[in-house]
Amino acid sequence: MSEVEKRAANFIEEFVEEDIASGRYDHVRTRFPPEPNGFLHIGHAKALCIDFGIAQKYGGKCNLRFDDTNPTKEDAVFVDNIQKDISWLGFQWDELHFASDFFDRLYEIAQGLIRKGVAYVDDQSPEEMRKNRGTLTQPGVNSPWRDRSVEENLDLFERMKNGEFPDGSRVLRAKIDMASPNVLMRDPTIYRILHMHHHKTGDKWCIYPMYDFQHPLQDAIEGVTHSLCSLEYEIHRPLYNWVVEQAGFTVQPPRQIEFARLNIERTVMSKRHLRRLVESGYVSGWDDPRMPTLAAMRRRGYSANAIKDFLGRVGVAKADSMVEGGLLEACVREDMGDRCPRTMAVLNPLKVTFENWPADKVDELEVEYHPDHPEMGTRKLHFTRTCYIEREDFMEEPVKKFFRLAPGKEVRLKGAYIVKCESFVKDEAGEVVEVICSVDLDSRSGSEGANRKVKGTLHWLSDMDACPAEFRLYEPILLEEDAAAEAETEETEGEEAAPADFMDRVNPHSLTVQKGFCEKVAQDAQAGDTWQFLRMGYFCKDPDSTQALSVFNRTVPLKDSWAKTQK
RNA sequence: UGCCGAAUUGUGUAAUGGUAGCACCUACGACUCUGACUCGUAUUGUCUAGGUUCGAAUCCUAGUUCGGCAGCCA
Repeated sequence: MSEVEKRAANFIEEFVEEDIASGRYDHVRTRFPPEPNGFLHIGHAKALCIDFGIAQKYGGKCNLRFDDTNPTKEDAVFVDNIQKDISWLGFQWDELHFASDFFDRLYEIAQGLIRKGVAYVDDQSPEEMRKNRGTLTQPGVNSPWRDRSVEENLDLFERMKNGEFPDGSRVLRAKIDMASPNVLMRDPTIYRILHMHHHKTGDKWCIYPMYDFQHPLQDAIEGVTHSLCSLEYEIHRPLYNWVVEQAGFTVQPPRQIEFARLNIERTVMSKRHLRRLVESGYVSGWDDPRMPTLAAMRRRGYSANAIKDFLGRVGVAKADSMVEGGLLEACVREDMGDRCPRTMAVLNPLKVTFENWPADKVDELEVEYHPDHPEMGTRKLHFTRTCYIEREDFMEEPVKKFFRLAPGKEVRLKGAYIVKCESFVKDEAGEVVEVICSVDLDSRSGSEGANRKVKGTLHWLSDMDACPAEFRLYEPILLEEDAAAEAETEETEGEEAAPADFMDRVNPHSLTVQKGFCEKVAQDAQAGDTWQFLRMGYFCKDPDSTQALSVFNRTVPLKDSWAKTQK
């Protein structure tokens, strides 16, 4: 490892290096602790990169642990999908754990806390507990059940476990300080009653530990040295440390370090909201290519490398941030540009007829797959009297600097001939339905006469090579903030701004479907295969494809400096 | 009104008392059988006000702004 690579790349690595240098730990172990209640998204991928990255950089281990302590929201299908997504990203966990495998141990630790006099069973209703917790500025008051005897607490806790009490009737609480300025320390609940089937433990348990109790203990049990999590857990750290200390572990306790979670412009990143998009039918599922889930990005054509590259460029810090969507696109383009073969597809076809080309004449052309990678080879395309070009590549009255097809203007058809627009045909509605061109027969690509330059080169597909295809083009799920705010201001003005519903910001045009043509080679390809469709962007074949109709997701468009000047 | 955090070009992130750098974005130019790629050039930044110092993004003081916290969710 070079000096540069060895240097701490962010504040977490600095902490880890300090901890090793000071002798606090002689090894590194991290963990990735998802709750199996949804699909992993790119925000999780950031955590994954950090957790696994730290372990790898410092020669440590990283565990995968499912924090499955709330059976009301969890399901085994998520367990499987999460493992699949982590593997797809290229990470291999050291140990696999489920919090639920340690329920017995946690129960014993809870009993130990009761014996120490630092936990008690509270009979208050949820409403009473909330009332007595105080507010952010006022201290809470002690529960009337706070000073029960150890024996009574032990007995009640056991009876909670045995199912003698209904949901919500009692909880086990840590006895800390109801006047603490940190409300999380005001006797937090550590066990609640939940008569509910669990995806792993079945009906064995009807009490389940809370995150603040389970998580630190599980970290300690696994021998985690650095418990890395997002910023919202910062305020939990005193409680985290309290729990580990009270449990009396003899090993060096884990150290929790918090970092800012990932935010991307115009992207929904909370599991709750993603779930709503799925359930409302706005998207077709968790893997709808518009979603920021790893399953969706994979389907859309993003590679694991592109995602990891993006996350590396975003970096790790403690400041809240909002990353531009353009950075992700740039990473995806860079990744696909080198690796994806070029073929042609016409998304919005306009018919072209070559007036000086006989109807029965076919010219077989050999066209490269990648201008920078001749080793990718070539394929055969056919030039015939009729072909299709992109509708937007023709203008009846061309604007300035329009280097494409217009009456009297010439363009090269990629890998074929230079053609000149002689005339065009309109239908009754006044729409151009056909362009008539002449072919410069001396300009065949690769021939001696092909040296003549024209300003524009277009992609095209002859009627002989055109296979029917559907193209799905995507935009961000959310509207730009300004556009959404405009609609909102009138109602909320002067009043306490009601919490804006993100559904008011969803983009009604996040999906555009176009019917056009692709090459045979794309039609014959497998779902998941990727190309650049020349000048139109990078695409990935979708599993919705059938024999009759190929379906392609546009992974990302090409940069388009021409379109930019036209705005 | 309490507590815990955070502020560096448009965005993200470096610089650990000593030349404010990198990437994306943007603009312009070169090249081009992809208006892509590639290459070149350029603009823009240390939240504010004081202080310490030969020297401050960095240390100190006081502010400002933003984020998080009152689940029997994680």
